Amino acid sequence: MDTTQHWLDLLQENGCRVTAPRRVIVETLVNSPRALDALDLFDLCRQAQPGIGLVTVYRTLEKLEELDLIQRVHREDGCHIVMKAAVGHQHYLVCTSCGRTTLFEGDDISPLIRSVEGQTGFRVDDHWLQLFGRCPDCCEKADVQ
Amino acid sequence: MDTTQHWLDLLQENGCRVTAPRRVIVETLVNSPRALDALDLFDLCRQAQPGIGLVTVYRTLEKLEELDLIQRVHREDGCHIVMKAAVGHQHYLVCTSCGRTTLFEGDDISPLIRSVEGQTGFRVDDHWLQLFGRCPDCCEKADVQ
DNA sequence: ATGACATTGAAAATCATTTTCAATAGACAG
DNA sequence: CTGTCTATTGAAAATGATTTTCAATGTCAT
Repeated sequence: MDTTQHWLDLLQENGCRVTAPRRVIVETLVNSPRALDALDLFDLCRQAQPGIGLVTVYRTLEKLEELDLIQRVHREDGCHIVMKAAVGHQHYLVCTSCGRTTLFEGDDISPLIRSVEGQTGFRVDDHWLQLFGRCPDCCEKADVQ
Repeated sequence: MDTTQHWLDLLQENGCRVTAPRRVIVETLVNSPRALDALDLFDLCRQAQPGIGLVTVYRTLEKLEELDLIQRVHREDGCHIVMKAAVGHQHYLVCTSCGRTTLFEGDDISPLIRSVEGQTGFRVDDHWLQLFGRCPDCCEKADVQ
C-alpha cells in the first residue's frame, strides 16, 4: 500500500485539502530514513518544489501531528525533530552520529508499568521509550579509523 | 545530606562561583516536586529574591545541565522542562494533570537492548524511558467528580 | 463551470533564548 | 583584612524559531 496516499486520504477525511505543497511534504516525511526538523524538511521539499514556503511546512506538520501520523523524536538538545509515528509496541532507535532513525518492535512493558503503579499509586496511561546508539554504517566508519 | 549544598559544591569544584542567585535557583530546583521550565523557575525564584534576572536562570540551568545534575523531561508539546537528573536505572513518571514528577526504579532493560542490537545491527549506548499518567491525588479528584 | 472556503507565500509579529556590556561581587593571595 | 583578578550579574539588544496576518490562489462539492 502507498503510505503517502494513505496520509493524504486521512488529511482529506479530516477536512483538509490535498495540495501540491502538501503532497511534497508528506512524501518527503514518509520516505525519510531519519527524523527531520522543520528546516531540514523545508530544504528537502524545496528541491522538489522550489516555491514552497517554510510557513506551509510548519502548518502541515501541525496537521500531521494532530492526526498522530508523525511524532517528535527526542535528542540531547531537545525534540524539534519529527518522524513517522510509532504504533503499538514500536519505539525509535536513533543513530547519534548520522541521525538515521528506525523503529523497532519493543517488548511489552506492561509488567513494568503495573509494578510502577503498585509502587507509586500513579495510574499510568502512556509511555515513551527511545534508544540511542550507532547504526551499522557509523559503527563501521568508527572501527576503520 | 543536603542536596542543595552538594550541588553548590559541585558548581564550585567546576570553577563556578557560588552566588546568592545561584543558591536560590539550585534550592528551588532541588525542592521542586515537578519539572519546571525556565519561566516557572524564574517566577519561583523571584519570590525568594525579587531582583533575580531571567538571564541568570538560563545561565545557571546551562551549567547544571553540563554537570548532569538536571535533565530535560519530555512532554507532548516538547521538552523545555527540567528536573533533578535520574541516576542508574531510575526514570521519570510524570502526572499529565498536575505535572508532579517522580523518579521510579525501573527494570534493567539490557536484555531488550541486546535483542534490539541483534535485530538491527545498531550499537546501543543510551536509552530514554518515561511514563505518563495520573498521580494518586489527581486520580482521586477525577473519581470524585 | 461555479461558488464557498481552505490554503498559499510573503511580510510582520511574537516568543523563547542568547549575546553584549558595564557594574558588581566572590575567591584567593598576601 | 585588603586588594586583585575575574566570574557573574541584570538590563537591553540581538537572534532564531515559530505563529499570525493578509490578499491572492487553488481545491472540491455541487
